[in-house]
Amino acid sequence: MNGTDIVLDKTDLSILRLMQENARMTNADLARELEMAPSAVLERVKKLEQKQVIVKYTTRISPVALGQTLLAFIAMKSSEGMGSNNTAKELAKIPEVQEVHHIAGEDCYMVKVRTADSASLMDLMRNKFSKIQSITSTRTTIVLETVKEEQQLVIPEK
Amino acid sequence: MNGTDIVLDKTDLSILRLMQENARMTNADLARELEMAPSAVLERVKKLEQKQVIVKYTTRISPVALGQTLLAFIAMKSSEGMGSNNTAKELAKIPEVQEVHHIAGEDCYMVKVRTADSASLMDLMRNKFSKIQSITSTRTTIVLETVKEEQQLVIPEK
DNA sequence: TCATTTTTTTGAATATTATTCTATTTGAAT
DNA sequence: ATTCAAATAGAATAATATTCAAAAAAATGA
Repeated sequence: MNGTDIVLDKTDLSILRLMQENARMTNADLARELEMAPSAVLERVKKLEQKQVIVKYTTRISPVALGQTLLAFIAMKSSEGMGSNNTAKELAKIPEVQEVHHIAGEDCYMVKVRTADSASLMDLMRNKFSKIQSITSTRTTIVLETVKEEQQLVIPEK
Repeated sequence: MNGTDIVLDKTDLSILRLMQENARMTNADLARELEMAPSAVLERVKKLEQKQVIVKYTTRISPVALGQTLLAFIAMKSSEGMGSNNTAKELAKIPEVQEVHHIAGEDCYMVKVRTADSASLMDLMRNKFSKIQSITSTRTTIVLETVKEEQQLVIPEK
């Protein structure tokens, strides 16, 4: 057992469940829901933030409303050694790149990219990806329709 | 031009940019940042919610803190006709399934799944995916390390 | 251009919430 | 049982959210 592991009790999990569903829920509402004093709830939320259990409060915006209709997965191979992940770090710097995963199997990385349209994706590949020398090949899969897209975790009861 | 398209001005985009970064930013802080009256900002936020530009306020929770250390992408083929997406809908019902995309190319769906460990993934495949008759094949790619994972959109200045 | 209508913003008032702090309680370890 | 640390409650105050009427700004159409 190392010092970094985190103990979450039933109350913490309830807080996380509620906050995951609605990050703008007021502390007062949280307290009512949990039948606790607002001060006690606030204390717990702050600790969850400090412990980095809560990573971020974010607003999900409709990509369509912003005209970002192209989503693609790109499987990449890289020439870098197994230890390093500089390629990944470079990819991560690109704002249109939403995800970078090092994957098992033939390819090295799975990259998720969102742009306005196919032209913008082409731009991105020509002007950004091509600058990363270690990338040796890419295989792009275009998303035709997204049926579900979230990162809600399954939070246990206890 | 149809009635569903949405016009967002510079102020709306600023609101979205700030809220995307921190969903729990107070309306008062927003107002200060934008140099507007709080009531005017509130009005805009409510409209963005109504127009579904703002989809949801969510809290990103560390998967590791909850012991959810396995992430996988599963490329699936389905026997259903091109028109239907029942397979996708069934997949979307499973809470561990975070994403379901209909993709171009040889495979039919790209599915992103998060579970506690490989045993839980096995469980999921045996007890849930196997129930969906239309799935004819799956190709699972395990994520070894996630370097970046977010769905922050690139919001234009204007 | 001007008048009209609609939308947006402001400012003020009130309701609600956030936050702080101290006292109390709880729970765990001895 | 006693001690200690952590968590909670409760009360007080600071800050924020929310509502609404009036004013301003923007859009519309003659």
